[in-house]
Amino acid sequence: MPNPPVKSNFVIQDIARFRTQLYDRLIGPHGLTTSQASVLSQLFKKDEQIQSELAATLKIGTVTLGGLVDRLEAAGLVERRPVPGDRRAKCICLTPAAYPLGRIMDQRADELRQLTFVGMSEAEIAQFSDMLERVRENLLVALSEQKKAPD
Amino acid sequence: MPNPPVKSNFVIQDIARFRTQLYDRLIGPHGLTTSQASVLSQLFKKDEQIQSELAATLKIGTVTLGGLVDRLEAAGLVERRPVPGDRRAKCICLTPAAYPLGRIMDQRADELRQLTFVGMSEAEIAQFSDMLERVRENLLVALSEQKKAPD
DNA sequence: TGATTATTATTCGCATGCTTATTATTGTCT
DNA sequence: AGACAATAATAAGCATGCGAATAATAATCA
Repeated sequence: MPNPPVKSNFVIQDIARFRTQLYDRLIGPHGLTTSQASVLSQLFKKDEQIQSELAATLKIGTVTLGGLVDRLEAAGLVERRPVPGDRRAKCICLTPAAYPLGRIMDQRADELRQLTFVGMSEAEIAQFSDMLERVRENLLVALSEQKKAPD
Repeated sequence: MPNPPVKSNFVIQDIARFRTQLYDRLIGPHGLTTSQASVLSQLFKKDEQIQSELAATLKIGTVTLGGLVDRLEAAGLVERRPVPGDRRAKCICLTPAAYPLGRIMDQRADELRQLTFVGMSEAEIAQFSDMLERVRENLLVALSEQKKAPD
């Protein structure tokens, strides 16, 4: 049996969906969704980013990010400011109302982490996380190469 | 440093998105999407399932599956048949037009697997897959417990 | 300078996923 | 039998994601 019969090619998709459902329920009471939290989380790392730059960092399309910013803006958590040198661009900035959410998101993320890794040692988790990072890089490479030569 | 600072809580979501994009491009020319392929894949394992049963197996909502079946039916790959004993239920069956797609989906899935695991040994991949299964189970448990007691 | 190209954001249309509500049927309990 | 609860599928509404097409602005090149 050279290749263990692939049990399911969709395990990762399942996991992502389950984690989104769980995290949505954890932060929903605070008026956020998982995707919105990922945007805020990135802004906490580096505030005041050009919208297209932020989309590139998060690896999502500019259209998708536009919608997320719309909702975050409507919720008063984020602001679209003009950029001095470039009238096309918009700078996305956190508002003071967003500040308290940083800690909450981190706490909830930690709870989700607990649920995710039940029964696994810290060593296993570290190894798993490492492989996740490598897989992520592999896929980014594959996507960028596919863009160059659509085959 | 008790907990290695969580680099990103969204790696898995990223990976799932990237894999969906890649697989969509691999099977798109054959008129399928990743989610539609997951339905067909399950039907190849066990044909003729009640719609709600199929949704439960795939761990998606009955509404979502309904939409997927709509499109697969419109593409002529699947049929909704009445169930003898129960006039509410519908049985989902593959049509002959779907048969050739089984091999294609498997081949493309294998290509995606190659891209995903570049630079990793078979032993590492096996270990990684094993941990993915465990994580999936953990999250299923968490979801079912949350339903019982919404906290 | 003036025309062409590139970048930034948005609008439109589609596919997936969720929850909640409806309808039709089935099952259960008195 | 008749009332009530459970189940199967669908409808409606929302959030994310994508790609293609537009409009405004910026950058480049002849």
